Formats: sequence, C-alpha cells, structure tokens
Amino acid sequence: MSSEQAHVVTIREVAAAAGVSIGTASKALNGRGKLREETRARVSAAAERLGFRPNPLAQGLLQGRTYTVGLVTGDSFGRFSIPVMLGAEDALGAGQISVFMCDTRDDPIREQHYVERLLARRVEGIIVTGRRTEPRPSIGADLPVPVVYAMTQSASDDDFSVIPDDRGGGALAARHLLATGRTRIGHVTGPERFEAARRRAEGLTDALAEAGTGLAGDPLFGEWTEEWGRQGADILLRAHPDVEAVFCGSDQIARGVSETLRERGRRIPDDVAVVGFDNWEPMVEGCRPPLTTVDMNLGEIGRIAAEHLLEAIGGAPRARGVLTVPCSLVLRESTRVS
Amino acid sequence: MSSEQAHVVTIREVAAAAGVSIGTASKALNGRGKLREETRARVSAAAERLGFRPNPLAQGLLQGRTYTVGLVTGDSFGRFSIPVMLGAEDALGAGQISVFMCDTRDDPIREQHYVERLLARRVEGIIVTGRRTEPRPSIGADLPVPVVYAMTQSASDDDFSVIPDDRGGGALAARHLLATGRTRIGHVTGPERFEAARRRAEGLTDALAEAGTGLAGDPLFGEWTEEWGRQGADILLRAHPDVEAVFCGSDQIARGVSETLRERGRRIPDDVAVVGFDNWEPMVEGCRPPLTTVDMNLGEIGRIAAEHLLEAIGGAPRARGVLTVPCSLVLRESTRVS
DNA sequence: GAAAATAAGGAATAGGTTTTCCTTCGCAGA
DNA sequence: TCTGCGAAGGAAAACCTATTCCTTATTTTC
Repeated sequence: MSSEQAHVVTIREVAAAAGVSIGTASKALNGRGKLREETRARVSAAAERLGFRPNPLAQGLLQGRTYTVGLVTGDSFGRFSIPVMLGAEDALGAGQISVFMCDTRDDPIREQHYVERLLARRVEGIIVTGRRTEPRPSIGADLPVPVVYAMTQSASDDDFSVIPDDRGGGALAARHLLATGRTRIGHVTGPERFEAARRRAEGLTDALAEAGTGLAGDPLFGEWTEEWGRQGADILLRAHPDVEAVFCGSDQIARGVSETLRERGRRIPDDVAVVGFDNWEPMVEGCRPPLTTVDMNLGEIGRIAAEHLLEAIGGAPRARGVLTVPCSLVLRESTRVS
Repeated sequence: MSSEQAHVVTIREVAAAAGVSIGTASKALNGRGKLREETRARVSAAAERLGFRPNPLAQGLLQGRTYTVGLVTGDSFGRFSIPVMLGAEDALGAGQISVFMCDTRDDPIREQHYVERLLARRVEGIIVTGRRTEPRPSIGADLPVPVVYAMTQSASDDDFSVIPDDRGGGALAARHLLATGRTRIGHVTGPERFEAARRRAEGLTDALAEAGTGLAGDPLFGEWTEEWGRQGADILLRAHPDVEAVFCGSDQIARGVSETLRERGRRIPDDVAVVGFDNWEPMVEGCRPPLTTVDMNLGEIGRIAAEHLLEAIGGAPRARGVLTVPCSLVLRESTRVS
C-alpha cells in the first residue's frame, strides 16, 4: 500500500505542497509565529501526506545540540552493565536522547579511541560503565562534556560515580539471617583485592557486631567462581561444622556453596541458610533451593546516573565524588524459616 | 594543564588562525585541492592547536550521510544478542560507523517507536536481533533503509536473516559422540514449539540415522531450564538405563541433566557423556565436569549481518531469505574418552 | 615578448531547518 | 483621506563544512 519513496522529503517540499514559504511551514509544524489556523492545518496535512520528518542533522546544526550521549563499557555489555544500560536508556529515552554504544573490550587504547569518536560526534555527555565497581583510571580530565561513571568508579575525585552500596548489602544479609534466628554465620566471597568484596564483608561483620555476635571465622576470600564456592564451603564446614548460615559474595559462589553443603548432608535451609549476591536470574533460579540474594538495583543505578548526566547537560553544576545506591534483599527458599 | 575550552571550535576559527579562507582550510585538512605544502602544514598546526574537530552534523548534512546504524533488540541485550552486537560493532566500527542502541523489551509498540526514531535520525541501516532465532513479524515493509535480522528471523521472505545452523549443530554433537564410541544417545531439549529445538533434534537424529543407529527414545521436549534438565534426565534414565550419552538443547538443560546423572550414580564422562548447546561460559565452567558444548559463533553471525548491511548501504542489491552460519564444537571434560 | 598553462587560494553555493526581521494587507480610529 | 496597528506570512540569515567555480599571480612555451 504505502509505497515508501526512497527519496527523503524535506520541509521545502512540504511548503510547496501547502503553497506556503519554508519559514511558514516550519512555524506551522512547530506551533510558532502568527498563522491562521487554516494554514497550520494545511501544512500539517501536507507533511503528514508526504511523510515528512525534520532532518535532525539540520536541527542539531542550528541549535548546536545533537541529543545524543555515548555509553562506554568494558564489560562487553555483560551481566552487570546491561541492566545499568537499560535503566540509563529509560531516563535518556524519555528526554528524546539517543545512545551511542561503544564496547572497549577493556582495552584502554580502544577506549581512548571511542571517546575521541564520541566527542567528534558531538555527544552531549558520556556514561562509563564496567564489569565491577572497582576504581579505574579517569576516562579523561577536562573533557568538554559531562561524564558519569555507573557501576564503576573513577579513580579521580573530580569525577562522579554511581555504585551500589556494598556495605549496606552485606548488612542487609546479616540482619536478615539474624532475624531468622541464625547466629553462626560464615562468609565465602571473592578476591580480597576487590573493594566490593571487602565492603560486603565489612557490612556483614559490622552488622553482626552491632547485634552482639561475630562472624564464624574470618571471611574466606577466594575467586568469583562456583568452583571456589565449593572449596570455600568445604573449608568452612571443616572449621565450623555447626555453621547455621553462609553469606556468599556472589550468586555463583553461592551455587558452589549450596552444592557442597548438600553433598555434605546439610539441608538448605533447615540446617544451613544461604544468601547470595547479584540476583542473577539464571544462577538464582537454577540453584537448589532457589536462592535468597542481594539485588544491587542495577537499573536504578543506571537511571540515577543518566538523570545526573541530564542535569549536567542542562547546565547544573557538575557533581563530584561517589553516590551509593541502596541494595535490596530478594527472599527465596534458601533462607526460609522452617 | 590543557584547560579545555567549552567553546567548540569551528573551521572558521582555524582558517582565521592560519590566515586563510574557510575553503582553503577545508582543503588543507582533507588533502584536497591544490595548496602549497607550507599552507597545509600551517592549517594543520592551527587545527591541532585549537583542538578542531569537524562537526559531523554539518558533514552529514552536506554529504547526505550520517554514518550511523540502528541496533534494535528485544533480548534486553542479553546473552545471545550481546556477542552478536559485538561482532556487528567490529564490522561497523571499522567503517567508521557508529551504532544507536535500542532495547524494545520485546514490546511491539516500543519497537515501532524506536524504528520511527531511528529513521528520523537518518540511520543508514538497521540490525534487528533477538533472544531466540524464532521467526518474528517483520519490522516494517518498504523501509527506506536496508534491514538485516541477526540471531532472529523475519517472518517475511523479503527480509534477510542470519541465524545459526541449528541442524548442523545437532549433527556436530551426534558425530562427536559417535566418534567417541557412544551409540545409545538420548536428547533432552527445549519446547517443541521452538524451531531451534526441532532443528537441533533433526540434525541429531539424521546424523545418527546416517551412521546406521537411532536415538534412544524420542527427543524429550520440555523447557529451557535446569529444572527441566533434571526432570528430563530422570525420565530418560528410567526409560533407557543403559544410555551412554545425552545431547542437551542448552547448557542450562545440560547442567540439570549432569546433576541428576551424578545423583543417580552415573559418572561423567565415564558412564555417560553430556553435550550442551550455547557455550555460555558461566554455565559451562560451573558444570561438573566442564561441559562439551556447541558454540553458535554468535560473533560471526553479528559480523556477517553487519557486513551484509554495509554492502546494502553501499548500494549492493538487497539480499533476501535466510543465511545460516555453521556452529562449532567446543570440547571439554564431559565427553572425554577414558 | 605575448599567449597559454599552471599553481595557489578565495568566493560562493549547497545542504535542511529555525528564527529574526520585514513586508503587505485589511481595518479601525481620527 | 490619512495614520496607525495587528494579523499573516515571506525573505533572509544562521548553523558548519565540502566542493565547485573563479581569480590572480607565476611560470612555461613558442
């Protein structure tokens, strides 16, 4: 039916079709200036009929705006950065802003290259996101556009980063386990060199201390893998056979832990409760039983980052430092009270 | 040090700084026209010093090109679409083309909305990608720019889709298992309504038939979940206690299958070999033992899709139909020959 | 030494839209 | 009849770059 014309129609043709000048057509379509109602209608009808869309290049050129931002990630748009991106897109899309996607593959050269390209394209801002929340080198000082780091943290204090509240997440898990009557609690988590691992452990131990109890042994730092979860659980059971709960630094670790617990004859949650971290659906649902876990609200992080970026683009004074977003606890079988 | 000016510098200022006209500056920077070497150098130096970057809006307006394409996904940029995207980006980035990212959340309204937006932005082409390879409604007939479907398939024969060779993948698994001396082979896979599931089963049974043997029972169609994998393995073991190998429709299913096999006292790979599908790292590596699996070469799919899009943009006659990309087998412990 | 060719670079145009400023017309008031 | 005003819409500038066409000065050729 609607046989599309490959030819892109301009406002000039709309104006001609409606029998008015270009300027008048523009005013009619944008509701500006003084025009008769009949004229406006005639122009609108012509535009509709011809399928006119204003050329954003021309508009942008004139207004000096592009309504685009860049999104730079080193996570290969993986598990962490995706929800962040979606949240960001939500906030940006509402403002009619489109997103240029760049994956750096964690290569600083590529990253620099992409930043150049984004600036050349006159993006109005940049969001940087990553695989982990670890501090990373600033993407560049004195860039001509605002930059926000989401789910990763710039090493420079002059930059602005939005990351999850890992301490709070640890505390959340601790308080939940205490509330369900468990006091002998172990902790198996990722490498100690990761700030996220350290902060989660801190949040856990501090919350336990506040309640007048302590961790069963030291936190077991290892790897972010299932395999380490299995080993860690073994170590924990040997040192503390009477452990009542395990808080794990990630859902993958929690899976490993759960498996070993089961194999050692511990029932979950009756004998030992397990709490994970990440709320990563395929891991959490495949776990037996389904895993209570801490959700970092990644979408929220992305949304907040994007909102800050929009404000900065709008001229608000540029924020600095780190903003933490609260985690929330997602309850499932693995910590049920029998 | 380099205190950046918020003011964006134009070629006019470069020209003024170099003491030449705008046109001359343009020629100098682009290596066109007849200019003295000294002049070129002077202009280049001025451009460098002022940090000049040509405004892509102005360039695009003039050339009638934008050097952008849209990437539309319903997969929330998940496990499948991400590698596809990266492959596509590889091919496009080399051509200095930037990618607008759009996530439809599988909502047709949002999708239509995004397509509108992309067209308004004058993208030169669109890549559509999805969660599964199932046929989906065409994104629109007679669009003014070329469209390629990657890892998803348009229901319209007029469109062009690039998808993995699921049949071939099934055959690959079959031949590998046969080569390692297993002949009693079972199949646990996803819902029968999925073409991907049916084609993988076909590839498997056909390859077995070719070798003069047959499947142990009918394919067990179910869900794409670990839970179903566990159930499916139970059903299979009850009907065929002497099964020597199981080919699974996904890595998640394979995990469930492996778990049940282990619990029923079967050693992997000594008693029963297991092959998965997807080569999804966290699943495959967490599996005990690590899983031999079929890789769909998603990056390759993305790259091929992007290359076709580039050709179409370049004016090549638009391709139609479906292009399948071969899968490859990734060998790990779960099918080792003892 | 004059005509022609070449080198070097300037002026102007195009691209699509928005906005500012101007023109024209009809009509009210004096 | 003339002045003034508001309504309606046209003309042109502006945004920034690339390119085509010219102009000017220099060199070559006969």
